[in-house]
Amino acid sequence: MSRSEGQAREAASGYRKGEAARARILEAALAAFGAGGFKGATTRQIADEAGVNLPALKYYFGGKEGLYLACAEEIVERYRARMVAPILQAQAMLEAREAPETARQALKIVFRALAGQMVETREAEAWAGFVLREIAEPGPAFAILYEQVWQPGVNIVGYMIGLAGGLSAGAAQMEALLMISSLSAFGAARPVSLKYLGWDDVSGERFERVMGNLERRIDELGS
Amino acid sequence: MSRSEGQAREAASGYRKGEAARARILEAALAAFGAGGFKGATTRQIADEAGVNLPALKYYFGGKEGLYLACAEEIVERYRARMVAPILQAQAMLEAREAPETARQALKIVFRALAGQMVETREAEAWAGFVLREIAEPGPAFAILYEQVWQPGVNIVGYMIGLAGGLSAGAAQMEALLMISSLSAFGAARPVSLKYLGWDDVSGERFERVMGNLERRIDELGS
DNA sequence: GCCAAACTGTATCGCTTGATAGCATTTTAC
DNA sequence: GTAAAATGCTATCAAGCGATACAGTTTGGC
Repeated sequence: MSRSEGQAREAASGYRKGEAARARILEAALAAFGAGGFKGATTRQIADEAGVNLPALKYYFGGKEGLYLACAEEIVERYRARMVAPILQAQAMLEAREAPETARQALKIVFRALAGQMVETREAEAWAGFVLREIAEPGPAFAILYEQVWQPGVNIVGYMIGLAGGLSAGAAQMEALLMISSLSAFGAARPVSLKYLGWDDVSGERFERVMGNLERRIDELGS
Repeated sequence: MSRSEGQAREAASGYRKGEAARARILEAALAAFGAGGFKGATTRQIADEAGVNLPALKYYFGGKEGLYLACAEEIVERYRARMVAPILQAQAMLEAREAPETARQALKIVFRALAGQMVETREAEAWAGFVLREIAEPGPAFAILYEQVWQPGVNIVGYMIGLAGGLSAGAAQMEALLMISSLSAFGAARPVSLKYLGWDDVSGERFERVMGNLERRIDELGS
């Protein structure tokens, strides 16, 4: 082991060259794991797609499993980057006024961000595939995704649904699970939904149609 | 090729011995493919689980891919067996009286059956895994599942939602997609939801809590 | 310039996979 | 009973897999 272990290489001040390669590998791995799952993706295919050779994967991530875990962490980071601002905004609104109407407005903000993450972006396809496979058959990345993405997401949505009124705490939790899962229509089940609707993507006006249905359901929470 | 091609062996009048082996293989394959996807499942593991030897898979199904397609057809058949009666009942109700209230009652019947299929049974875990993997990344079985399960299911639910009132045809379709997808909370995403709720299954009283939320949303369709 | 560390490339190992060849055994028809 | 078809098993192949030994090349600090 004359060279570094290659694993925890973050704060290296110099030698910036490899960061690009590392990023390309991660991008290719996200797409490959998302499409085929852990066993379905091959290291050769990922290396090829990233334009590097096979030992580079070991060099940068220690191996296939390390690369897989790095993908999970990358997903968490991208989720955070997109959700932090809307969630802070929603929390600020609720601190100012805890009325049901405020809760519904806050819910719409959070759900718009959530739906954007799961539905709108093209990278979302890989994202959804990765998360869903890991969730359906818990593996090494399950804990990361559950604790960093799913649990806090359901928590905050359930809390807001409770504030919106009309439901007990338990029913609000259940409602949060069901509402968030309904987004999988355009997440994991996107190919089916697109084919059914005759769409080829979920861009601007179409995204608004999805959001329109979600917002109507949020409004109905007050009844 | 001194023996038969082994593929289309359906109407053979005699030689009933192998049917049991065939069924065991199919059962093991459903579980294996559902858990790990096409590449994740190995033929050895399936043969082992079914208590047969490796060449038996080729003998009965022609190979791994043939076995995979046979699984898709088996799923369609089980889906049909469970859904035919409730759908006929719902249609009969709607032929008698096309009132919004009737449509909501019919929807509850259909959704109870749908939820039972996706949520309640233990085999549903493999079922959900298989369908969802195939849907997320369309493969050879996509057409079968789409045309025989997804499309007719969304169609009938969307039709009933339209009758329930308050929504345009397009919005009703969208609502059908979102409502059916919300069941994935206890289908594909079951491990997450169970962990979040602290449940270990979705049996009687818990199943009713899920249905309670779904039925409340169906009732709200009338507003 | 020069050395060490960071990066890249070639070649190959050991293993598992799906498939199948070839033979033994069981079942059915007559 | 007996022949033929159906079914089951052992052994093995070729291909693809993840991993890595090892050497070469680039980069940055001094």
